[in-house]
Amino acid sequence: MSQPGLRERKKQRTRLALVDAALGLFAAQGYEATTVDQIAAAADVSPRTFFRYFATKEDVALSLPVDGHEVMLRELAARPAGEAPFTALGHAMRAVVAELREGEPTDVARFLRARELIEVTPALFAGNVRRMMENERRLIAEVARREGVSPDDHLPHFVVALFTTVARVGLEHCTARSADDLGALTERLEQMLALAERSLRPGWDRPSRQAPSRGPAGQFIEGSSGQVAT
Amino acid sequence: MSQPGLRERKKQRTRLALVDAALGLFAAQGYEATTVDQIAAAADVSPRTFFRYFATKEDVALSLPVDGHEVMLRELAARPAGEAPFTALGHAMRAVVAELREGEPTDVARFLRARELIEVTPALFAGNVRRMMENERRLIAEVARREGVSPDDHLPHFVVALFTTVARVGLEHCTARSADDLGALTERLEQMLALAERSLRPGWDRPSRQAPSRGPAGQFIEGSSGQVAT
DNA sequence: TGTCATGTGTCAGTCCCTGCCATAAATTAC
DNA sequence: GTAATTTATGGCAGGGACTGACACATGACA
Repeated sequence: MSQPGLRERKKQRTRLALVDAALGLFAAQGYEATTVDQIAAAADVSPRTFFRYFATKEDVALSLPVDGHEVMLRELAARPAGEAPFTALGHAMRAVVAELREGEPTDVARFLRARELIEVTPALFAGNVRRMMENERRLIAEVARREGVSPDDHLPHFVVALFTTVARVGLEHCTARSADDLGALTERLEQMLALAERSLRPGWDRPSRQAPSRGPAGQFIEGSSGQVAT
Repeated sequence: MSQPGLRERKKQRTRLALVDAALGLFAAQGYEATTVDQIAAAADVSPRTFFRYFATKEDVALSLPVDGHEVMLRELAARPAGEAPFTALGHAMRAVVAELREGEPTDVARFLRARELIEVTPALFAGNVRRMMENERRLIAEVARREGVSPDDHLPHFVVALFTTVARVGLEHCTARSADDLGALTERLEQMLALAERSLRPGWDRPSRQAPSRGPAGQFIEGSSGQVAT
């Protein structure tokens, strides 16, 4: 049951204590109004120790979403090889939400509190976007690998950037209405995903073997062959 | 010739001096390795004065792109009313580049130096994205106004977010290859814009008068009427 | 039990950024 | 042209984020 030693469990506990203390203080008095000294005091550790767990004050608030990014990447790698990139990204994201939902309800609550806070605090919002974009590079690499194209190719960049944008807008909208449960969150996400799917041409996210050199004519050719029976 | 008084001109000069000093030092020794004291000394002002011109160290590096955002919004508002949102955004961006190109060559050089720096420095990159997303809200409001829909509507959010994503990816790609002149920059931008246009269904960025309630069937109906002759 | 590795606390210090007050300069009024 | 008013600047003190160095304490392991 307890593979890790006492030492490791203790570390996990103080880490969680710091996150909870921080989230509580941030919610109570705002992000920039609370000092790391306060967080450390609330978690019963020295301020110096705080920085041994989190590099910056931002990190303690963003650690949960960042964990989500890791899961996202892992799930993407687990998608079947034949799946179209955008579809695979969508399913990977659904898997992330599903994994969270299957965890402890206290974890879900913590996650939603963090999301709410990030959405409300500009500094945290920016920090989150930054990490999302660092993750973007890894997602691009994975998509490029799946599609067998160069990581420098435009298409994976475009596909991944578009996907993260859709996800971001979905999350934003979600908090605007209600962030009390994961249900509303997933619903919004599905809505945005559907909107994207509706707006894009079939086969847009795969390299067209017969690249149309240019011109408005010839567009109807794309996606007409090979994609039907995946 | 000189409408503003001596006072105002002096302010503009020290502001520019600060930007140039900062850009020079950042390029020479890196962003986080240079202190605002150094920048202030290089511009012959006190550190305290620096913060009277720029709220943060970030701001001095991001001031030029932020000015661009202002121009972008202005140009968007000047686009003809009938134009489709995504098209209007594209033309507005072209106008921004054009305005820059018509200015002094020294301004262009400064701008490109700032862009290069932002691309290379994660902290600045994140800060820039943050401002872009603050600007997004204003762009959304303008697009919503143009289309006569609520600012809370999904579509303007989606359209603007997608556009800024395309622009961002275009700029990223640009610096990856060459950022020495505006030509390469605009070319990349056009490339990405074209890719987006190719990937999206005609009429995707306008509210469909006959909203399909739901269901996978019925998708083929969209865009089949009215949009051909824009 | 004793040795080793590792997490923690204390301290000093740097840098970013801010409020406050005095001074110097430019603008305006007379 | 001088006086009064506005406004930019500099200096100073201080708070908060973060870091390196050292000493101490606590789990891990033989």
